[in-house]
Amino acid sequence: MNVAADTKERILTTARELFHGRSYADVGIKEICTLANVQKGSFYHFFPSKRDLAMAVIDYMADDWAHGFVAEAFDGALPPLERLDYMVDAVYYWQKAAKDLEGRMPGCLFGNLALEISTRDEVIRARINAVFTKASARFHEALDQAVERGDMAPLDSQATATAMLAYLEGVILLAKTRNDPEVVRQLGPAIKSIRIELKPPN
Amino acid sequence: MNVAADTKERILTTARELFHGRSYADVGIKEICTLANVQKGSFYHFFPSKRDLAMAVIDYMADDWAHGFVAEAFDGALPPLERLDYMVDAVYYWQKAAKDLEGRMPGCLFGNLALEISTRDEVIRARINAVFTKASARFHEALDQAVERGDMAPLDSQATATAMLAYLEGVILLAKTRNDPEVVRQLGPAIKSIRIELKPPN
DNA sequence: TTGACTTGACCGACCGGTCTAATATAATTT
DNA sequence: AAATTATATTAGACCGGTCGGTCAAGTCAA
Repeated sequence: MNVAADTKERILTTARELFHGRSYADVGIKEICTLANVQKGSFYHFFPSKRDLAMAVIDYMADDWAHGFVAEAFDGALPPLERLDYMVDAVYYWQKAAKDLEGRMPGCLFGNLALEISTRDEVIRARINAVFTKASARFHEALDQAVERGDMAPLDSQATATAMLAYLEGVILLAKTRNDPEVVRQLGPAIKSIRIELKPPN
Repeated sequence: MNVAADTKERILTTARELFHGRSYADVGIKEICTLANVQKGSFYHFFPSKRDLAMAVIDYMADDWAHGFVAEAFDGALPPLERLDYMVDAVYYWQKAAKDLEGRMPGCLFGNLALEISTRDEVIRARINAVFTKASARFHEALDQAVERGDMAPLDSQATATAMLAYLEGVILLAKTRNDPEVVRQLGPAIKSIRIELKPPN
């Protein structure tokens, strides 16, 4: 059981790294197995298919993410608007570290997979969408608190939260295309300037 | 010559559609050839490799794009800030039309390819980056004119232009993940709220 | 006759996935 | 506690299919 759990974990972490660093299609099961020191038979004992592995990796990463720097960034102790900066910083340092290590900016695993797979696999698309929805909720929370504290004028906090997430993903996309994490640093802070006003009551 | 040009064009348009609708890795040369009514030998007469095809598709699309709705959107006759709305609208209608036709939102070909391939192929990455740089220049232009006309307070127009492009890409990414073009309509207009201030002179 | 273009059979490599047999590990019976 | 059974895991050879790409022989216009 201990050994088994370890094998499964090794597959997951290896697959996550490879998918993130390259792409879903570009990484073969054989390669994952080799790097994880696992035989093919073992792999297919734990995962019915590559597709299922992808979903497991998404869940795994989402979990790590939610309990990792996203949890830190959106820590209630921080002033709401500072959480946005914290989030941007976290993205920057993460991408910078990855680039220093591997030479390339991997970008956001969810964004990557979304654009690569979501036209072909409805289930995976929905899965990634759920991750985004959850992330957006954190922004939403922070915005509501900021408004409540009088840090910013009232606005459509839900739409703005989604817009901020979109912006963050867009910045990461552009930074990856330039292979330059500094883009995140330069453009990221402007996330606070995004505003969608409340629909005027009829 | 006429026939040949036609064959090459058929390959390009077919490949562009397929790459855009699915992904680079997911579309095989055989499939492209079948749909384009071309034999494999002919294909390799025009394109040395799949990779070269991808680059040709990028150039082809960038050209179409630049002379198509981007040219319209950034027509100098339009007031600068309205060009942004025009651009957002164009994206919306395009994506909506594609979804109504195929059932899925294809997103932005350049964004898709960037996230899928740019970690693996430096040349293609640079190519897509160039397209983005060019697009960003259009935003830059519009912003400068807007400032000049007094439509908006002075700002770091270059950085803001890049940020706006990032936002647009991010919105498209999110909309694709939700498979819902309406996201573009809802979030798109907020592009005008993005601001990056000028660095204060030392 | 030349050279651009087409045809389609063909190639080795690799893909995701299967299968059978061996081997640990745990549960059950005696 | 030992023996037995059941089950979870590992091992890796193997499979059909598809991939990007090659090639030799042809067609056709200039």
